[in-house]
Amino acid sequence: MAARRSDTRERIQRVALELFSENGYEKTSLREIAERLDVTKAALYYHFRTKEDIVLSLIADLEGAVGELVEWGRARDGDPIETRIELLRRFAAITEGQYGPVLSFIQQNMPAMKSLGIKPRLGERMTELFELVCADERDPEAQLRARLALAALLFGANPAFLVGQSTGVDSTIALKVALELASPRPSRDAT
Amino acid sequence: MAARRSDTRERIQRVALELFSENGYEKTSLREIAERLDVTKAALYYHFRTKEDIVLSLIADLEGAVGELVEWGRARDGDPIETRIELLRRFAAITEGQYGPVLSFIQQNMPAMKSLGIKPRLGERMTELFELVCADERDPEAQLRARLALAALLFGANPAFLVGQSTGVDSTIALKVALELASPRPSRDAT
DNA sequence: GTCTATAATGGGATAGAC
DNA sequence: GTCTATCCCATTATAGAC
Repeated sequence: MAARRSDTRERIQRVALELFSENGYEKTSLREIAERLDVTKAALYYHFRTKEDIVLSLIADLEGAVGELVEWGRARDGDPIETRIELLRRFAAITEGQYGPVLSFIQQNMPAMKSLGIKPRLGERMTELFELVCADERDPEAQLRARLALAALLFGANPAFLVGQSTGVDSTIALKVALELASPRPSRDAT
Repeated sequence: MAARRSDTRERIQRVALELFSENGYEKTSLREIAERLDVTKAALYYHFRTKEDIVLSLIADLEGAVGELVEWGRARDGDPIETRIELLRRFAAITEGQYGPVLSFIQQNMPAMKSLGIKPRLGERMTELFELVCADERDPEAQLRARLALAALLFGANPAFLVGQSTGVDSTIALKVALELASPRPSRDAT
């Protein structure tokens, strides 16, 4: 069983995400994280080489989840519209699950993410997902719709998405609107 | 004519917004701003009391523009649907104009905005605008659509809105999709 | 209106004891 | 695995000369 490895590392991750989300990445100091955990800064450095490593460890898991979704979508060989719907469903599950807070955090701390160099990793995966949802759409209008569909799902994870306050968006509704956005509109050029 | 007051203040604002957008608010130091302007830090302090004052001065104008739009929408007494369309048109003009970069900056530096306390100002105005676009919609689904319509317009101002790269969103298309989102769908319950 | 010089603070990170 | 103590550095901001 190799004994159950100290859970301190996971506690650090949990508390760090809390503080990063509350006050932002840059405004959160290692001292604050250590204080909330009732340990010292030096203890953090035993588990993580740098402050950046903490946030990167948080994002790594999300990268994996999105990467798997992209691979699933690529391997799948069925009705393209059914595939698109299922992609959105599964992405909705990601935003609603444990990775929702991570997505919100990333979204609201883009400059920090940029200097951490996560674009070439998670950014490309998101672009791949976006292209999968677009399928072979060439119409730029349809592409914007696809991107908005993903944005709709993020609203579910992060109600304070824009500058305004939360309005308690139900994630079921977010998925419904997302599916409509990504579907060919039935009202025009009727067959 | 009172002579043309030194334009240094405006140059500071312009360069500050550039750097804030490139590297984020927290990562941008007054030293960097001063260096790019080829003046010293102390010179900045002659024109602005604090670093926060610089960004607040940037946002103040935007607040005014959104505030005027909200007042216009409230005073207007015509066809509600026409009003909604015109609200979106005018907000599109704001995102495409000089305030576009400011909106992008705000959006990507939310934690900093939070600690600057701009929520009770610009945040409330955005909420008011959102409610105006919603009109008297009670349906939460229609409310999400209204919010997404505003998000669609922000895509026009900031193509790197999500984690992915720019895809060169045409602002005309953004407005079109926004209008569709905020309009009652014609394909259901056809009259 | 812009400068030099410096104060005051807090950050990330390391060394080495236990 | 966690601690104390410390280093080094960058930052915001101010004082006062020119």
